[in-house]
Amino acid sequence: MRQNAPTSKPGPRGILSVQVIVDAALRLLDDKGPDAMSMRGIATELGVAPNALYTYFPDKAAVLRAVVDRLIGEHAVAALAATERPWRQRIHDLALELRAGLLRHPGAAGLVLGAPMDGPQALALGERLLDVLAEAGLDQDDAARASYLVIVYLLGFVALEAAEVDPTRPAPPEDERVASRQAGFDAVSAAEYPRTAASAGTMARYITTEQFAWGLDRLLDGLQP
Amino acid sequence: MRQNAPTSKPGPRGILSVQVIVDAALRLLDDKGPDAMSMRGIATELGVAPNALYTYFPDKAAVLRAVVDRLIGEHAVAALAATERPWRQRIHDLALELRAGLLRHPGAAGLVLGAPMDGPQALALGERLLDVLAEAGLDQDDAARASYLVIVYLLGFVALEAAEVDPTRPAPPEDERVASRQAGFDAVSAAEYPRTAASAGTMARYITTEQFAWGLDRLLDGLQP
DNA sequence: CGTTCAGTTTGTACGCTGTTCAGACTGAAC
DNA sequence: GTTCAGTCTGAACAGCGTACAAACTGAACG
Repeated sequence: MRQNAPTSKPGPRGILSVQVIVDAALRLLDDKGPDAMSMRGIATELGVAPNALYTYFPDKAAVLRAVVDRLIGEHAVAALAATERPWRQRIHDLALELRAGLLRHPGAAGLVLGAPMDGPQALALGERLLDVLAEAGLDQDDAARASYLVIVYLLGFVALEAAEVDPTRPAPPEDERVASRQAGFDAVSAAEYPRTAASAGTMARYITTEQFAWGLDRLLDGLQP
Repeated sequence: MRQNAPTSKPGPRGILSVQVIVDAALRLLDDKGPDAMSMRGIATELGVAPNALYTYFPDKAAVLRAVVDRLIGEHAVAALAATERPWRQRIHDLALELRAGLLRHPGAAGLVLGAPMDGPQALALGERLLDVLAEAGLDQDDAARASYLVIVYLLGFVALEAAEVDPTRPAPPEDERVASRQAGFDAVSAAEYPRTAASAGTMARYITTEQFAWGLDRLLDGLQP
């Protein structure tokens, strides 16, 4: 019986930990983009040999999962506050907050959809959604299904949005991104894709908060009992 | 004026082309997973030096975009047929078909959300969706927004679904994947996440065709004028 | 026919990646 | 004071994306 003190650190130094590794990874992700978030990059960021990380994570994928879960938690708690608002408003707030938070780490959005949502923070977020949907009057089964619907929409939207952003830099403002999309749509052939060309103005704005909210509202309309 | 014949091949051999490169990439993706879809892998698959590919694509990202677009086209055309069914049925069919098609290439789903949907096949799919939604009675603006809503849901759902599948193998049947999820949910603490634990049975089935169709229906309910 | 020359493919090389293995160190516990 | 689990390092492997210069090919032109 050795580890009766569960937090004991028999090793030489407690320099590393799951915490500081995820911290460093997140720092690199924000500063230099997802490509910089390599094992070697994280290690040098921490002044440590690359192998040292393998004491705390079995492989890189595990690190990424941890980063994703941290990210979800970080921005989901921000929306846990106001409990007096009606359920629909609260889902609205949660979704908008989470989208904004994830977009603040442009390189991360792709990661979120690349790993199953099974970390502790993801579970907490799901639990919270179930709370709100139960309050909305949905029965247990429908609430569960609806929560997944909301998550899928949220993550899908953010991922598609982030796919057009250069992950190494702080994400340009919305109107700038819309303008760049507009330019892209101006190039589509009106002969081949008439409806697309006619709706180019709307499509350029797919990546806006307004479109996100519109879709979310249609979705909540569909859930309304 | 040299290239009056636009398809002339002045070079030594027409061994390569955009076509055969995408073909080879897709073959590797299906057979050995997305990690095998490397420049060097594709090159050796074609019996060619790795650099040769850079004559046809500026970098690897461009190859991936081409693969994604090919995939979208491949499985979208399959659903373009039946025009006599009501609009809602047709969107249903299109979405279900596309999901099934994309899941047939387990490694690809992550890629689809990683690149903006701006290839020619993606545009064609969008145009098609606009057709159906216009027929449904939505005005031009709403149709455009609705089409994006459907795309976001479809791709988000498939991506989350594919994130749990080993991409190097042909994707196990649905009930097997559900069972594996069920096992995962059995481990969550009922004390910490009571609602999640209570709904574990439903959540294990998040990745089923049934849940996909349920969400799609809620979404179409919200679009109904 | 011979030459030209754009377009295609190759050899070689650089710097980077994730990961493994054997070993060196550290410090709490006996 | 020794033991020994746990932590970290050095060195190395195989593979990656991609740039550069050179070699080859074959249609077009004189």
